[in-house]
Amino acid sequence: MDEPRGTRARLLEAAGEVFAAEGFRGATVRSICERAGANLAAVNYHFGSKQALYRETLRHAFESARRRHPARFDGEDVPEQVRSFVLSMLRRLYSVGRSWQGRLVARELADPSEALQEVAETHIRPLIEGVDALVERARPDLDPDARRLYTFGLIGQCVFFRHARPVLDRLFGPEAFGEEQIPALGEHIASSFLKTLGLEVRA
Amino acid sequence: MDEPRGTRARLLEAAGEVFAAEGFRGATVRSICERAGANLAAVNYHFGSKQALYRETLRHAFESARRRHPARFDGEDVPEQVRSFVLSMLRRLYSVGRSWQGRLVARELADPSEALQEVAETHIRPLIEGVDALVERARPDLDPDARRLYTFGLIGQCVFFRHARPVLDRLFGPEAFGEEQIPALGEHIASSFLKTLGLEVRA
Amino acid sequence: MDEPRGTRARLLEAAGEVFAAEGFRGATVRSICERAGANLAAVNYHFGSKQALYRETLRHAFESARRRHPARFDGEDVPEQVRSFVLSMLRRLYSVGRSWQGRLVARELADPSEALQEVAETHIRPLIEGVDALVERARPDLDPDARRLYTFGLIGQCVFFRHARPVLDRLFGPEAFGEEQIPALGEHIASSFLKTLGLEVRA
Amino acid sequence: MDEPRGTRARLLEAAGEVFAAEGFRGATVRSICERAGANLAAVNYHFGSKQALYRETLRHAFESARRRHPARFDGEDVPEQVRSFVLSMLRRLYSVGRSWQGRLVARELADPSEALQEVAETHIRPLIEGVDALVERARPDLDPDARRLYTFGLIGQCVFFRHARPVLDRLFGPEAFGEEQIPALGEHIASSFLKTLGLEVRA
DNA sequence: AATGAATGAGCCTTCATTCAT
DNA sequence: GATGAATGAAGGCTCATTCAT
Repeated sequence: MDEPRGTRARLLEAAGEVFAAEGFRGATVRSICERAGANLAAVNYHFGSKQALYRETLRHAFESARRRHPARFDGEDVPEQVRSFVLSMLRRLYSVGRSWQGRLVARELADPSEALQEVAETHIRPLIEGVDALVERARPDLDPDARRLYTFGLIGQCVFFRHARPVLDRLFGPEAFGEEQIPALGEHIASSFLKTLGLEVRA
Repeated sequence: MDEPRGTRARLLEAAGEVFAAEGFRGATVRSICERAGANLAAVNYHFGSKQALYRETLRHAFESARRRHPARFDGEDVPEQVRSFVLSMLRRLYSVGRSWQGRLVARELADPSEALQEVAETHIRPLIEGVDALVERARPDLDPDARRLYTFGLIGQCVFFRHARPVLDRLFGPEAFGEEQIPALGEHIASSFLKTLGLEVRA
Repeated sequence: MDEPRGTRARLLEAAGEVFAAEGFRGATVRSICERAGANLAAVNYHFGSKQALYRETLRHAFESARRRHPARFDGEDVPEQVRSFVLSMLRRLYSVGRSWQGRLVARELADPSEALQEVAETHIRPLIEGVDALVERARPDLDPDARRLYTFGLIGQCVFFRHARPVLDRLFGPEAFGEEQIPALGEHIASSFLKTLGLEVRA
Repeated sequence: MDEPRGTRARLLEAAGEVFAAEGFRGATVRSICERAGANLAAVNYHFGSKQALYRETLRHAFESARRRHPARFDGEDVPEQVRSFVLSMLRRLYSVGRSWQGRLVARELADPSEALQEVAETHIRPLIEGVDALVERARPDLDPDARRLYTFGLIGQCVFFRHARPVLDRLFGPEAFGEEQIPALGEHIASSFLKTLGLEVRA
């Protein structure tokens, strides 16, 4: 898993970390190449431009996040599904091991590039539609617009802890809402969401 | 109020717009000065550095956002308070008129600068504590940690629609969650939050 | 004449020499700035780009060549006019003192840039029309097309010694057709041209 | 002759076109190889360096131009010889079919490379000496230096229409002195040259 | 109080060339 | 006989900042 992979793969990995840490503009091709142990010209050789490398990196991040923490929507039990989805989301955005992926996405949202369109269609829309279908199963009475508000209510709460992390760290210290809190956060979000839907009072 | 103000004030206004649109790194001192109708050296003359101008701009943005949409927590009725808070938040982050302020904050969260510490303490902590106190009044039984999860549940949902705007625009069109949806969003968020708290079923 | 002129003027002079010696692509902004004793960023500051500097340099070269060796077409005597024109042309293209101007033009002809259009209209067309008018005075019987062939016959011979210089130097040594030959070349070109026109047999 | 030749031959052909169009510096090894349908490393493999390829290309261009439009100096009649030489020169430099060869030479003259020495000796000197001999046959009275001025008067006029083409195109449109004008240009140049020599008044 | 000229550091990109296969 | 991957050098340009006026 950590053997010397090809230059291209190493660049992709290094780019993810640097882009996440410094942003597209802040990241320098130099630093990416150095971190990847590659020549300065390697980015242009393998990807054509910094921009194109970024695009590829974003795709790669979503792809590998999905592989790592897949969100399945095919179970029977809605409450269980909700819990599973919430945990999967939190881990995806939050988990320390690949935490740069979460930061990368956060940056892309704050400062969308042309790459966002594709990523939104390919990776985010299915997620939204998955939750939407879940809500529909729990509350077939809601019209699509109302349903969607519930959907975003759920997703919004998950995303918040990634999004607001910089502030939370500064106000409450980095431990207060760290990775080890994921189970607690997940339980709270899931159960309050279910309550909102009128599905259950206590897990 | 709209007479030809001093160079300093014009710079602050121009910087807000440019920083919001392009980010700290993307914004150039040149473009800010041009927009402000000031000399290229004016930024360094009045603020010392681009960094310092940014800090000042961020403060300025929060200050004027608070003046414009103050969040009051001194009313009697908790449900009414929650509704008022949610609307105030959404307008603050969302309203088109000064929408660059929302973008500016979004950027700062995605890419925190040293200025965030101060802003978090001065402007965000009071907000969190206000909501926290509100939750305490509604549910004195909760311990502080649990209370905070509710607090963030509320804030998270408000912030989401600003945060995810780029994706929502791309997936559902810019109208779907535009400014005119604020009342509807606010009502949903507030009422589902109250339900979560066990406070009411119907406003 | 050699006091420390402004940076802009020094850049223009240095650029002329370097562009003439190395061509547009071969010339580096670095070397131009060094030769001008200016900072590396000076070119972009004063001219906006290497391209724009080149354009300005070309204009400057023609302008100062014209100032230095003006071609007057207002005399009475056609043969004298022809001689005067030929010498002025040869000196303009050939004279060692500012010889880089000749090289610069030669390069521009071999590899025209967008700047050529303007230079052709502003500086070359008047020259052609001047000679054309001269020919017309000598031979009113010719139709415009035929007249023009004579015009180009004259100009072509002048230009040749600049154009072919690299070959002539290599085949016959740099002295054979050097600057000190200008009077002899001029006399030959002028008198054979006049003979062609049927104007005189011997000056 | 048009079957899929070897890589080397294809490179030579492609290089001619690209060097003519873009100049030595402007041409990239990449574009040459692409046009030749060869690998990026093919140039270095077959020729050792871009420089060496250029040298070879220049030789090739002169060789094939000479093969295509040979200049013969062995006829009896001087006027006829002059006419034939002029037309051959004009076609060589001018003809659209292989027009890149003319451009290539023009560039080499404006920006001589080390390859010019050899080309000048091998291909240009014989030309000059041929015309020189022609002039000598017509005017045995002239001393060598004077003779040479006539020689260059002739060659200069031929070369001019290639050399000044960019300006002529811009000032009079691309049709005014296009390929179809070669006979007219040739006749004018030849007959006025003969007149200069005192040989004839009317062909 | 304000500015025009100038600067130094750094960035992305291009390109000819090399080398193992 | 030929190639795909990789590299080192260099180039044009941008930008925040400085400084004399």
